[in-house]
Amino acid sequence: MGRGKIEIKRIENSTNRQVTFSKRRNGIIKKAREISVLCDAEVGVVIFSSAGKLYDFCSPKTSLSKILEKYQTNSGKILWDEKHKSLSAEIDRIKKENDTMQIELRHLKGEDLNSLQPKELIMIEEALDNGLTNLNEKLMEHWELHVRNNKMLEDENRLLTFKAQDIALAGSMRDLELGYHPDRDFAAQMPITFRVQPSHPNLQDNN
Amino acid sequence: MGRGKIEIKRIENSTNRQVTFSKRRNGIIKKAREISVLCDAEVGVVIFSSAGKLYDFCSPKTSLSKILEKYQTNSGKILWDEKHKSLSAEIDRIKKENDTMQIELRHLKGEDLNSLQPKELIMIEEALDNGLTNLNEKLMEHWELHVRNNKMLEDENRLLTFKAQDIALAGSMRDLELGYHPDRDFAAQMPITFRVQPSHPNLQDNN
DNA sequence: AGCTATTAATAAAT
DNA sequence: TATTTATTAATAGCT
Repeated sequence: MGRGKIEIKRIENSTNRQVTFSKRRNGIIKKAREISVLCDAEVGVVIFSSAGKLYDFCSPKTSLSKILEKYQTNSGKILWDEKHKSLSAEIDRIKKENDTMQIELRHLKGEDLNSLQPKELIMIEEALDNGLTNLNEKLMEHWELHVRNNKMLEDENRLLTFKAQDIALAGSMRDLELGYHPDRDFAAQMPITFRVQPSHPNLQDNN
Repeated sequence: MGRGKIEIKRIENSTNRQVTFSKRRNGIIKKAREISVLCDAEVGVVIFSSAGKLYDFCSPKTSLSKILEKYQTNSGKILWDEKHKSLSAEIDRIKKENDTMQIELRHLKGEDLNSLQPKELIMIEEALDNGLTNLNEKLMEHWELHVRNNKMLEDENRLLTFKAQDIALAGSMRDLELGYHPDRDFAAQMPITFRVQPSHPNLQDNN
C-alpha cells in the first residue's frame, strides 16, 4: 500500500524510518481505537520509537493499569513479579537491619540483657563508657564556651554598668532604668558547677 | 476497505462483531509486528475481546513487563497495583524508623554530637548512665552466681577428696583399682582448686 | 473459513 | 514537516 511494495525489514534510511514510524504509529492507534469501538474490545497499546519516545493508546472507559491487571489474572503471567520480589527483598533486608539496631539500642539502654554472656556485657559496657566519655567531652566544650561567654558578658556588663554609672553621675538616670539587656538573664540561668560523676559506680569495690 | 464503508460504532450483530474483531485483531497485531521490525520500535499490545478473551503482542527482544516498566519511568504514570503501593509505603516507613534508630545509636555511642544542645546531651547522658546501671547490675548477678558456684564446687571437692581418702584408708584397694564407681571418677577428675578470677578485671579500680 | 469488491493505509514524491 | 497520489494492504459482506 504505497507507491511500491516494501519488504518487512528494518528501514535503513533514518529519515524514511522516522516518517514510516510516524505514519504507521498513527495507523495502529487508529485501528486500536476502531476495534475497541466496533467490537467492544478493551485495547491497550504501548509503542516506543527507536529514539525512545513513548506513544500509547488505551480504549475508553478503562485504563492501562486496569487492562494490565486483567492481563495478569487472565494470562497467569505476572508482569510485576520481578519488581515485587525486589521490593520484598529490600523490605526483608531493612527489617533485619532494623532488628539488629533495635537489639543494640536495647542493650545500650540496659534492656534485654538476660541472654548475654559476661563477655558481651563487658563489650557493651565499654561502648557505654566510650559514649559517656565523648558525651562529657562535648558537654565540657559547651560548658567552656558558656563560661567564656559568661565572662565576656560579665566584663561587658561591668563595663556598661561602669559606663552607666559614669553617665548617671554625669547626669540623666532615665537610660539605666528602661534599658533591656537579654545577656544578663542568660548568665543568671547558668549553673555554677558542672556535674561530674563516675560512669560505673557499682563496680568500684566489688572484689 | 471492504464491500462497503462502515461507520465506526459498535457492531450490533454479534456474529459480525465477532468476525470483525477476529480480522481486525489480526490486522493490528500484524501492523504492530511490522512497525517493530521496520522502524526498530518496541511495541506492546494487549487486546481483550468483548467475551473477555485475551490476545497480546510484544515486539521481539523484549517483554511486556520490560515495556511496561519503561512506560512507567517514561510517562510517570503508575501502573502497578495496590500491593506495590503498600510495599513502597512500608519501605519508606521502615527506612525512616531505621534512620531514627541510626541517629539514636550514634548519639549513644558518642558520635555526631555536634548538632546537639546541652539539654539533649544531658538526656543522652542520663540514658547512658541508666544503661550502665542496669548493665552493672547484670554483671553483678553473673559475678555472684559465679562466686556461689565456685564455693559449691570447692565444698563438694573438699568433701569428695575427704571421702576418697576415707575409703582408701578403710581397706580394699581392689575396689579402687578395678571397680567402676562413676562418682569416684568424677571426683578424681576435679581440680583441687577452682580457678577464681574476676570477670571484669579492667574495671576494678577505675576511680 | 475463503473470496473479492471496495475502502483504507501508506511509500514515495512533492 | 505536511500534502498528494499511486499503489498496496486490509477488510466487509458474501459464500
